[in-house]
Amino acid sequence: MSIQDPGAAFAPHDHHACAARALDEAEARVAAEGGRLTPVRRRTLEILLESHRAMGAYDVLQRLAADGFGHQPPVAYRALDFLVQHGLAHRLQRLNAFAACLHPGHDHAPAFLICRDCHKLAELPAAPVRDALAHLAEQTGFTVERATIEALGLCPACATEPAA
Amino acid sequence: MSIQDPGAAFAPHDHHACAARALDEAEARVAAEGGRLTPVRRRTLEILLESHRAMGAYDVLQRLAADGFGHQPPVAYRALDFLVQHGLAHRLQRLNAFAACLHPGHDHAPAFLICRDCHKLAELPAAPVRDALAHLAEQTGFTVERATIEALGLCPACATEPAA
DNA sequence: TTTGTCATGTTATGAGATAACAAGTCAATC
DNA sequence: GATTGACTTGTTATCTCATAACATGACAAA
Repeated sequence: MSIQDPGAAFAPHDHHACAARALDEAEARVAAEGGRLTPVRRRTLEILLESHRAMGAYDVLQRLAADGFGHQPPVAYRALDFLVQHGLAHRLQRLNAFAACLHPGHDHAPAFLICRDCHKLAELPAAPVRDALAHLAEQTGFTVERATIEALGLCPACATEPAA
Repeated sequence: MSIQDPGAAFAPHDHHACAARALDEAEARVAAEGGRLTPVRRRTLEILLESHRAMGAYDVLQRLAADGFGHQPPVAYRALDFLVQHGLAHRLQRLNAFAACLHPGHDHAPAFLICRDCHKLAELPAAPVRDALAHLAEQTGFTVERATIEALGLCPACATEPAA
């Protein structure tokens, strides 16, 4: 499955070969960056690759424990963090927060700009962004029901007052 | 602050008037939909409007408790859920999950398509989507550092087998 | 062989979210 | 005006997700 071929994103494919290729690449990348793909880390990556799904850390932990690794949460979180740091896995974003809607009725699927410094938030009409996303998804046969578009960064005020 | 004017998203503005307008609109909307903007709910919306920030449910709860409302998490969650249901507030997305990166090195800021049925996940190059987002953010003076683009929906397989 | 660094494992706890139940409010109806 | 039923609010208890702090172990460099 190539990234140049969105149409194949959900298509059946040679899972084993796909995972094997990813593990090979992983070895190379980690080594090149001076890291060590230890047994827990390697197994963690295998588990993620096997499922081709988004998995919770506690699901991963359960699998690791069954394979004789540690049973405590940090075991999974550390391995996962390592993989994310080395670009081998993604952490699907969370924010656990609420904000008042400033434009009720205008656009019920906005994009958010969240300042990482002062936590202020702007709500923008996201139609062009959603169109671009819908166009991508269309090529995979995926039906988008809800989409989250959240940007983290610096608002103008915090950008000019770094020590605020 | 109008939604037609992204340049004003982070600009200083009349906060009080802004919140008052939103509360008025809220009353109207809720009534029109046959709901009741009770004291807790109204106060919750005020709290969100006051800060113009993304707040955690427990922050909101603390404020509510200080105002004489209940001290337990469901008090805040219920009021917040009500506001979200009526389009008066947004919940900033969470997923709490990890997934193997299928294209290490190719594109480190992909968009995700997540099937809500089988949890399978596709990773797409998000450049066009990010460009659209960057263009929007630019008009507000906001500097995007990281952006989360996650779509939830149905993959082709689950769309054709609803009972799977 | 010593020393420092990094990895793994543990216990304990913090933070976010919800299920399940009890009691109160209030308008519509009899 | 009493009764009913829908909805709201509050509670307790529990669940899931995440991390701090500490002890031990592996391993390479000096």
